[in-house]
Amino acid sequence: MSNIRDVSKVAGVSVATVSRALQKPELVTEKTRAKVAAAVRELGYQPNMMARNFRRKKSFNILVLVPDFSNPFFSKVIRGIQTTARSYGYNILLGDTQNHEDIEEEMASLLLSNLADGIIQLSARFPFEDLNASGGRILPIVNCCECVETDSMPTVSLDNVGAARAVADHLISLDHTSIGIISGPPDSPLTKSRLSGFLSRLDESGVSVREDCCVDGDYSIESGALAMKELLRLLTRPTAVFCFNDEMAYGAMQQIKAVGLRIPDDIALVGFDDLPYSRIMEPSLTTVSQPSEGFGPAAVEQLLALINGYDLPSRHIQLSFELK
Amino acid sequence: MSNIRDVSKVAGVSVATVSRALQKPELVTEKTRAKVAAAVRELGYQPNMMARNFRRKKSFNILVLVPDFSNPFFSKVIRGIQTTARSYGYNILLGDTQNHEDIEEEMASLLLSNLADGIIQLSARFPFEDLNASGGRILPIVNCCECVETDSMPTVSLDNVGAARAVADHLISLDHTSIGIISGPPDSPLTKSRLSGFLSRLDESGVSVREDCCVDGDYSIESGALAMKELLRLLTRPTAVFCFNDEMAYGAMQQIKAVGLRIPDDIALVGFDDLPYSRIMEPSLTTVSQPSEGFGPAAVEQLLALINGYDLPSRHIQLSFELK
DNA sequence: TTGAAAGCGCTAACAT
DNA sequence: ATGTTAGCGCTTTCAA
Repeated sequence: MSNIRDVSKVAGVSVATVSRALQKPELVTEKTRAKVAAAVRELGYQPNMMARNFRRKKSFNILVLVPDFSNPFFSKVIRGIQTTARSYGYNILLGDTQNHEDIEEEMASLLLSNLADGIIQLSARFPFEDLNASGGRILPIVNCCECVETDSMPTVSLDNVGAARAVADHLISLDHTSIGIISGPPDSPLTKSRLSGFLSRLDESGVSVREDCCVDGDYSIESGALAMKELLRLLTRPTAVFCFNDEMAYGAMQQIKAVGLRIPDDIALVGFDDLPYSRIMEPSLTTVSQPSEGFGPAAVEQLLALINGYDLPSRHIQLSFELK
Repeated sequence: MSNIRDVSKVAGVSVATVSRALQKPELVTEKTRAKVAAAVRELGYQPNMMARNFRRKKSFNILVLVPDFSNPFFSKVIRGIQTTARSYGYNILLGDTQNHEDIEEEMASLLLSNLADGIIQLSARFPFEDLNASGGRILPIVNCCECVETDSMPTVSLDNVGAARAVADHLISLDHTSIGIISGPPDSPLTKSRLSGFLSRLDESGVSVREDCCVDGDYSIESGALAMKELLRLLTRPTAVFCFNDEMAYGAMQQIKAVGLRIPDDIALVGFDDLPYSRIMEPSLTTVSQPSEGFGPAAVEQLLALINGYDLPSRHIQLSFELK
């Protein structure tokens, strides 16, 4: 591979001029620019980006930390991140943590070793619990799609409380009074938000949810099926179940059909995420649609502000939902 | 941020020793190693990987080119790639091309500008049509999941012909004689393989597929729906339809139900990929299961052999399928 | 407008 | 076993 020095020789100019002709053409005469361009073409020169980034002390990489990117919702979000990042000249380093804290921390350390300029975290954890305490400096990390209440990083999130309230509204309007919940891990902030929104709205209408009608899942299809099995064993079954995401609703659906009950006549089902598959399911699932294309761009803007040290109007962006 | 020079001063040794203590501890005394370790801890030193990679002339990045990574099959494959890559100390640069050739080429050029050491290409195109002709040197690119017949790069692929033959077998055993196909883009090698396998096996049993029963899709849900609409308009409808992937089968399923026909009684449906959603659909879809976890590791092994210049027993790995 | 030269942080000869 | 030193390819002062 040829380097900038080769080009400078062929073009008969200095390396500095080559660099300028390529980076800041306006600082170079038309004529020199042409000479450089010719040399570049002749040699098939490709600037060594590693050298450039090293010199500039920026990797132009953004690390995306995601618990499970085979979840279609996350992949949509990441696509938005990549598109926006690209438009700013950044590349995406993929960090599927498979929900393992140790993988997450190892990946996150790419930031500290200069391989990434910033992190977009799609799950709730702050990946430097201990480190930040000792480090002191503010790390360029943005939380996206979760509901962390901390002020240690900018966030882009859905109005989860509002969405859960809307689901409650919907079920109340259908006169359901015996309502079940298949929620997420109880310590997840996302789960908490949806739970509190849902319960508070029900409470306002004088509807309460029985303890045994509220089962935890982990947002996977399997956990949804398991949770529904439990609900189906109850003496008085709920007539409607709010699943905290579509995948768990799929699992639930499977179980309901397996025991010969009908949806929504015997049990109404509501999901969350509006995956493309939800419209195909029989019957099609009622679900909360998140603007999955909106998260990525907002998160990237926040992160770049943090990286480049400028201020944005708001550090906490809240997107709105739609009931389908 | 402290650098290696700071550490060397604090530890009272040379920078070379620090480097060695960190990279090749066996070349350094127990005692010096301890001094270095102490200095590292004291300063909170993190080696600058950009500098290291630059010096070593390796990015330790693998670029994954994927037409649409919100397809759950691809995400599974990519997860396998990432896991294996990580075990070799490589990171993954994400290249969702959204099926645009220009994006693909722009991303692929990361290889030429030294930001990636190699490419794993999940679609059929060779991303350097023109460049390689001029360049000459062998580029470290591996094709994964597709069916390119070229010898210009190693491949990891499914036995698509065999799988399609198995599907044909299955339909024949159910006595279907009027069979439809919802295939992929006709110029895609993958499509061609599945088509030829399927048709050849049918032919052997004296079953032929009418021209108008063979409709192209593009592997999306929507295109599956559209294609099925066409098939449903035919005077003599097929009694079984082979969809070249599950997502198109979902679209087809939707249309069949929409006109009040039953699956599989009126029309039997077979898919390809065995997405997790296929078991939940009503009725659950017959589908070809690909060993999605197998692709990634094999592709990474092939690529690293190419990057590091050693030979592997075979440049063309073929994985086998299972009918579900 | 252009060139000379320093230097980013690290690794790897080479010398000791 | 450790130190000295050159240099990876580029950008960016500074000077001309």
